[in-house]
Amino acid sequence: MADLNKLLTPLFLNENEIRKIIELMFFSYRDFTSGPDKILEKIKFGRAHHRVIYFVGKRNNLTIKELLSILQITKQSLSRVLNQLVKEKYIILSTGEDKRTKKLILSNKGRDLEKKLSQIQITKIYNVIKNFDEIDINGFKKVLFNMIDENNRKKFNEIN
Amino acid sequence: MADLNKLLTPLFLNENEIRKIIELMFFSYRDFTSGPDKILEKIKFGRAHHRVIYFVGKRNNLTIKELLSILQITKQSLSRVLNQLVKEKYIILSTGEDKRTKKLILSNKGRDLEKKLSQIQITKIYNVIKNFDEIDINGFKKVLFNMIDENNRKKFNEIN
DNA sequence: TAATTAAGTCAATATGGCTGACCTAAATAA
DNA sequence: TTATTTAGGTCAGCCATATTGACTTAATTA
Repeated sequence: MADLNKLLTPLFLNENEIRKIIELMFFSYRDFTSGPDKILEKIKFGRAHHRVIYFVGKRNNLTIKELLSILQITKQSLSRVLNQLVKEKYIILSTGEDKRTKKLILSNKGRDLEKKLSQIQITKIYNVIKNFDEIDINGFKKVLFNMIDENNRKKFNEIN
Repeated sequence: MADLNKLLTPLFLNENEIRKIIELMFFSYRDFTSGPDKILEKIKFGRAHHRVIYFVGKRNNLTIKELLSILQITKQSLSRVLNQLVKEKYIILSTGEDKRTKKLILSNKGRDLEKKLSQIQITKIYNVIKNFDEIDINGFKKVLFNMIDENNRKKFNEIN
């Protein structure tokens, strides 16, 4: 029975191999975020500020509601971070056609910071994937995409 | 010149494609950790407890120093989490041959919790990768591994 | 007109990091 | 053998990021 299982189960589905993936996720995510973190620290911001700036930069005229839906945090959590970004003029608010809503855009200052932060991650990714075949990169993207919960995959597709 | 660049630069190295990877990292890591987080909450533990239990479970007789080197946090940060785990008997301490050191092992209780938490992530990964070819999974692992800082790649190899 | 929605705010709480200062005991180097 | 280094621990204070719950205002929609 054990032998039969060995024949039927590919090596990469073994628990030990899967545990390696758990660790790869932990180490890679930590190192992936460490670069921007250092810059944010200097201006007394945190990773949460980066996320807000990133998605506002990506989707101009994002509303608060849409941002909350992407970040999946409470509005109280977003509030502190967003108020700081608005106060320090990284983000500009305007009223939407629906006057209950607010639209968020990056100022030039915000755009500069966004580029500075994201460039670190872009460069890191670039330097990794430039050495790989398209087939490896596609495998990477496909697997990572499927690690996302199904309802959030839709969100990823919506913003892209 | 622009046309020449287009010819020379593969599509997957475009900034927009790389930004998708940034987002895939964010969404996948968040959803990857959300499962264990829910269980941990019930017993008033956090993600930091999971990490400690995970690596102690992986490497029996780990010392504090080695654990700190894997987690890359300060001993003051580790202290609070580890003391809770020892007090609640998830982890058992013993003295090493070098009597300055301490060795950490999981108790049965700790082993049970470790399995319960990791099983969620193992199952999630299993359900994703079982649908892919080995070539995709290898691409995934290779790219993720290279996202880790070089000195930490050594650590990953040491524990595996 | 009533109900819902988008946004904002106040307060309290938890988790997980950090720095700095200081201590003990054991091992190792001068 | 004494001096230094190493492993581990602890106290105190600080900060960032998240949570829940309760409540408000203004605008839209049923």
